[in-house]
Amino acid sequence: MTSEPTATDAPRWRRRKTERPGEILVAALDVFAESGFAAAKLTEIARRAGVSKAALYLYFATKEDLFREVARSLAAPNLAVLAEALEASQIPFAEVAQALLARAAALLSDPRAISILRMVLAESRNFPDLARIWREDVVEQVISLVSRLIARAQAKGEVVAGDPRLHAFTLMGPLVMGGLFRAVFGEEGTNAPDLAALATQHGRAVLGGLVAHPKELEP
Amino acid sequence: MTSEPTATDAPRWRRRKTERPGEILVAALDVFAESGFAAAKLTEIARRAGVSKAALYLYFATKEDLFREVARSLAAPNLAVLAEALEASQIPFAEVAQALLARAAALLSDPRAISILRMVLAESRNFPDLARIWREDVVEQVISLVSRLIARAQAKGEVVAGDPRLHAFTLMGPLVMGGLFRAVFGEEGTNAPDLAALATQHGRAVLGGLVAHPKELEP
Amino acid sequence: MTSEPTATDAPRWRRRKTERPGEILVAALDVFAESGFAAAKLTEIARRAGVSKAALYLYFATKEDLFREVARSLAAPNLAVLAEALEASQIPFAEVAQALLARAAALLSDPRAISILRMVLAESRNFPDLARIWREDVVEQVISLVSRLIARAQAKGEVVAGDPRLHAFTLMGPLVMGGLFRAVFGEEGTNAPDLAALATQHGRAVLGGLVAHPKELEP
Amino acid sequence: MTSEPTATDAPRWRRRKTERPGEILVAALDVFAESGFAAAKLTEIARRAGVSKAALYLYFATKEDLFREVARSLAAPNLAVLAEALEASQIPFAEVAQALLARAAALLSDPRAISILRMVLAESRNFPDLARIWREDVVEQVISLVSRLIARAQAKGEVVAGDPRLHAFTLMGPLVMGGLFRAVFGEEGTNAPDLAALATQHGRAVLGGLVAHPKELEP
DNA sequence: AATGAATGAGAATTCATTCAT
DNA sequence: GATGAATGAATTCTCATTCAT
Repeated sequence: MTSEPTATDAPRWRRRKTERPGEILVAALDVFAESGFAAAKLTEIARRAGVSKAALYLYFATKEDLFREVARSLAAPNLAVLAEALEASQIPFAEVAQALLARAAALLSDPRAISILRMVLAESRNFPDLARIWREDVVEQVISLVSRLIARAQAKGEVVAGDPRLHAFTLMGPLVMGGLFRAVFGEEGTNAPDLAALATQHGRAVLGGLVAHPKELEP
Repeated sequence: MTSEPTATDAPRWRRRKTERPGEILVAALDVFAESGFAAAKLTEIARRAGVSKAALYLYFATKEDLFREVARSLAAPNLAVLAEALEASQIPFAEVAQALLARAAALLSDPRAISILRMVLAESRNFPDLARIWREDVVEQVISLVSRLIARAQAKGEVVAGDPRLHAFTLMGPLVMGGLFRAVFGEEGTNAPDLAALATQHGRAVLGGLVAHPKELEP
Repeated sequence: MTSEPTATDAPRWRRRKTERPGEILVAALDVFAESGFAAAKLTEIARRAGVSKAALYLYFATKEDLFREVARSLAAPNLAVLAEALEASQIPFAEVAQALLARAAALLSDPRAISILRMVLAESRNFPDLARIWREDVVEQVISLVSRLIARAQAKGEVVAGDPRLHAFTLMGPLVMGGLFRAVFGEEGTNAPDLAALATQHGRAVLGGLVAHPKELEP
Repeated sequence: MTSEPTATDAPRWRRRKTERPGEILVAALDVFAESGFAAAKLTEIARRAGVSKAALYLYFATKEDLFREVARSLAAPNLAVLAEALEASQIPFAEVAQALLARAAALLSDPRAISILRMVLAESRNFPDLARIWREDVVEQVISLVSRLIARAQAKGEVVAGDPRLHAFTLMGPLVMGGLFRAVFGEEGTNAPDLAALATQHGRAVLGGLVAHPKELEP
């Protein structure tokens, strides 16, 4: 009677008034990103969201829950579309790779994204389920998308042999490292890499190889 | 039988002036690495170090201080020696790079190292001075070492043109990303990359380039 | 019989926004007066105020702050009115003095007042700002009021020459000493002076002089 | 064998080395006087006495004990001699009184004395036995000495009628008040009375009376 | 739905006191 | 006798959480 399992069975998070939860999530993201989970204070989140502390509990059962929702709301950057588009196209791998790197650079240049990244890294041990969600919904999506593109390129003879998944690390790792550097150490006065430049140079280098080919050197 | 008052009456504690600080640091590292700064409890650290909570204060003024010391004690992995050795040698860059990658893979395979890494990432915003120390003493050391090696190789015509510092990201990034993946998502059932394999394949791929050269493909 | 769930279910607490701070101050005064600042326990204050320890922090930021408020709330015995009245009146000084002494005796007979006095004396070194407030708002007010009355009386030829401020000590000192005696040593079995009697006798003696005048002795 | 009950049966405080206890008492006095009992730290006392904290426990069983000894060591300002001298002499009361006041002024001008006074006042509630000792050994001695002198003077017709004990308050109170003022509020920038001046003026005023006698006014 | 007021369960920190040497 | 090292018992303060309105 009560259970009609198919349809609206316990939405992942309840929307009472429709506006509020969103505002709270935004405020919470800010605070969590700034201070980490433990150091974040509900008082501060409530203040920034312009509601009372008690109001938070109308939408989220506990601080952990709120954190979970925040992190969850940020995952799932719908890659399906991008994936299809890229996989369908006949563009040569070198161009696809460059595009991917540029996009990654753009994404990682958003300070917000970086904070989230740091936040997830930081709390992964304390919130294993969150780590799982992020792995499955974000990281795995990206890695496997890139892997599939590489595998397809290998099939066409465009890319050297090797585990496509490891190749994905080869392709994306440098930008991840660059983004982290900026996230952790800041961007001013720290010799932080410029992500756009990194994307460009890395693209060229990784595609052609770091080792100089004599032929290329002697024009 | 139970009471043998003379012999091993198990003194409540023993003087360990010299050993204590080290033991505490070790225990603290464990706990901080497991839970992060805020969630770590002094009680737990004391318990693992086998001392009373108050004893911690004999050696470290505050919890923050203890954390700082832990993090500081882990920095400074004296790279000077390695640097000299590598810079003096006449080994071709390709080999040097492979060695570096293998070494990095080994280092990042130590779960301990990984935990520390996570810890530093997590608390970098709350402990800016720590972030600075780590950047200067560890990260910068590594990056600049690798950069110098690359620059030297470029001078010898072994490596393609480009900012050597960005090339360093190209070289080391994938392993960093792999290490982080394992640190954050765990190593079992997560499709985590095998770091040794990653080092090997990435080395080959990045040196020669991902893009297959027609000549090589048609033997 | 025991359970009558409907009626007085005794809610765990009730909102008392306006009354609370005052109640806490009263409880705190009691405890501080009994034990001094350091020995006073917040737990005890909370218990007597009928609130939780945490509730104290809703109204006062720290223990010191609470203490400060207590002491401050006791200062400012608005003397302005009294001062005006006395200064305007044409009553002969002898009568004014007797009135002042009687009033002081009454005030100092309140055990509460005495406790406060002791408390302020005790903590003056640790709370210099409090000492200042008390000096300015209470002690100085009284002394200067009395001084002005004396000066005026001197102008009218009613009081002998001399620094009016020192004369104020001559006039009020004995009662202060008496009050302190009672505050410090208690009132029972200590040979403590009766303040009313002291006021009366001191008034007579100090006005006419302790030394017996031959004329007065030989009627 | 070990017990020779007759002679030195448990001295009030043990003198192990003869020097030490005294040095400790001096240091302790300083610290207690500065901070009050509760806020005084044994570490600080030990530091100033130039011994280890543990050493304190060789001479005094607890912090309270130490405090007691300090306070006790300061009591008993042997007044017996002074008393006899004054009571035997045939000096007129007016002169005796002036001498007493001058002496009191001198005594109360010693900052040390003042600190002790404050200390005793402050802790009288927490150390009732101490309060008793001080009352009996110091305060009562002084008051009763002065009372006896007054009584004797009354018998000789030198002092007006009235309870001699209350007269003692009249005589000594102003200086006590002055001393306290300085003790509590400090001596600089507080309008604190000069004790010597106060002693002189008060002496003259209290002996002859504050009220101006017409005869004296018309020369 | 919303909130101000209240709380309980800890947390770090302090310090008098006690061992073992 | 003396002390450095250690501790246990507090105590203040914080903060997520929950009532009563």
